[in-house]
Amino acid sequence: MSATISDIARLAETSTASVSLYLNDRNTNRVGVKVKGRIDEAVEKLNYRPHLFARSLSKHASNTVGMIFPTLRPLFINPYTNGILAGIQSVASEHHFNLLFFPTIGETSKEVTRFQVENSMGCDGYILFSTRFCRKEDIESNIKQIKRTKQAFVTINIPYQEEDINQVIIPGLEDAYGVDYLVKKGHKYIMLMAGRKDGINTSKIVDSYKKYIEAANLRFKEEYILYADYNSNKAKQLFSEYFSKYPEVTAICSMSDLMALGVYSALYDMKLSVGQDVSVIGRNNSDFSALMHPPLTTVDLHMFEAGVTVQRLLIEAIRGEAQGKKEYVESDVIERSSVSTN
Amino acid sequence: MSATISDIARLAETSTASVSLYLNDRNTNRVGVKVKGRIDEAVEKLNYRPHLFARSLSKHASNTVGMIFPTLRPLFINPYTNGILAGIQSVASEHHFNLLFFPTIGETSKEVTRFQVENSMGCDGYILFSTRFCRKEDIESNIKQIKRTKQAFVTINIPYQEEDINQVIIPGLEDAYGVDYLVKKGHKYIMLMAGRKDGINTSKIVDSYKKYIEAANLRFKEEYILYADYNSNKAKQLFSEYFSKYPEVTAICSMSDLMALGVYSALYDMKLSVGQDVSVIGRNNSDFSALMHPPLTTVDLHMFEAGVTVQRLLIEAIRGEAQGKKEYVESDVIERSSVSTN
DNA sequence: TTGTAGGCGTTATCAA
DNA sequence: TTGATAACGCCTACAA
Repeated sequence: MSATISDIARLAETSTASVSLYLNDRNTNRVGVKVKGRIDEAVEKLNYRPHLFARSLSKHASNTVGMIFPTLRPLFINPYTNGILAGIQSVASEHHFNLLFFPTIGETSKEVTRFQVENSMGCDGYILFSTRFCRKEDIESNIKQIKRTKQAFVTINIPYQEEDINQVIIPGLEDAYGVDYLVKKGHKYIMLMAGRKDGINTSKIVDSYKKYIEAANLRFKEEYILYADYNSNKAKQLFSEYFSKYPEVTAICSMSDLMALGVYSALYDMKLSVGQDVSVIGRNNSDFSALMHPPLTTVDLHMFEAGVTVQRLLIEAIRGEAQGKKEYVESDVIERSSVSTN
Repeated sequence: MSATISDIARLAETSTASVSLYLNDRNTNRVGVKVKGRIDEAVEKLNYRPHLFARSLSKHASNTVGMIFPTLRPLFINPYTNGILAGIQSVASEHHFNLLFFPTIGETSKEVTRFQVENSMGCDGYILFSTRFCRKEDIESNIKQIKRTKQAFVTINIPYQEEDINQVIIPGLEDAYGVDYLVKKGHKYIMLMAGRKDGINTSKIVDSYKKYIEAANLRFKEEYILYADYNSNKAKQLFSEYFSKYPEVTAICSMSDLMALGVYSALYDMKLSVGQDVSVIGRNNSDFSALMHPPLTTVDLHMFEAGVTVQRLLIEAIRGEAQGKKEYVESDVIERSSVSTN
């Protein structure tokens, strides 16, 4: 068994109170210098480490953020998600917060959320981190569950909700900005490479695609929308197939850089040149996008910044200084050379 | 304040003992049916959630894995690291383990480790996850610190250590397998694109490069080794510069796919064809590597599998069934079309 | 400046 | 079947 504060007190011939006092504030003057010395010795000798959970229990604060992750797949596999996590961890670290990830147990988003919420009492605050796996109908259920706890929480990765919950919103998630960009570059026949047909943001993306097309007095064509499930191979295959059907298309807006890579590959096989013959815009500003040939013009969603914003907002919420607060993280276009003026 | 077990007991007109008993085993026959019913009602009504930390304290087990991460940069930004984390989380989840990440506080690897070890008492076991940021001299210090706690732990991402610690070892991390592959394909002048000159594995990689070169009776040339810090732009620039100096080179082994992408880009600018004029092999089997042009032949380190192995070994260690155990995760070459026979 | 004692929310022992 | 009650390790009045 590891040493406890009483062991230290005994060895240092003092009380647990003094030990606790000193260990929590080395500069306290409520403990004498000689006693301090003896405590130091004892700590060193017994290799004492304060018990995280005992301390949390006693202080009514754990300095821990609970990560509610309604997903069935393992965490940490999605670069987009990881970007946000990096931002969260960065700020959490500055403020001495731990990050606690729970098992993803259950068959549905709802079940996973329930399990995690029920088994996470004791954290100072929670981040409800939705994923592509969530359907629209899941979201409300998840929010309701976490709301019942009456503890501080922030949502990320879901569209604006009317409810008075703290949210970090990334408008670029639900918008095909790239289409607007292509329109402004003079393109008239623009394909959309979307993700999962039933995905959390897909219908809004399609709406915005339509909006941009119609605002420019162009013709909206359902057939120009391809759903490749964020899979680059599928994107390649779908694009090959449909591009030969619709040779009038001069540009394609992809909702991920990886799918854009699939498009590049398809065009390469067709001996067409990206940028010159066909314009392509991606999304995410992935590490590889700058070195593709030609370098990919892409929409940067600023995931890291979003993560930073989430954790900052959560800290406010924990302090009771935020409720129903909505923060927006804007996206922008990184112009490289895969798009030409038409 | 949230409801506690006593609140439940009071409302259900029973004792905390019965509540605890029932809540931890719905099928227990040490609690009467009627009492069970009343407890259910009370739990529902008061929206009770058991306190994670109180439970851990009492049970002498937290079902939590502490992640010791000696790094200065934010976590979750390195795809390689994230692959391992995904494997860890996947197994942890199956076994109902939480993952706890601590702040990365300190100026050096040693300081960060110290902070995390000192402030993490209470976890059932620990994973010491070294990063590129660790120098060789840091590793021993970090191990010593975590060893002092006498708790179960497993190391990942460091070379084999003589000590009787549990380790998951990825030989491919310290080996330039790609060079061997290129040699066998008949190449005689092979460049090595390495990472950081002072990196944890770099010197071993260089040794293995030399070993493969000399085993094939080829001439080892210091100048063929480039250090691009795992940065694709730097790789591009360095390669451009040195390849024109040493035009006899027919193949390059890159220690990451991203750096290989830099090489592709450089060759493209030189109007040379990858695969035909110059062979390239990468490492990591990154998501984008299969769709590069030409598809990149690469060494797959099996990060996810490594993570799975780490967490499995840790669970053994927690049960007291593993000490000084070394597990190996082997790599293999994914053959695509960026390497030709010379 | 130091020490005593009660409480944080659980679980577990033991007697009823 | 039930219910007191003593841990678990720490913090913090409060008293001395």
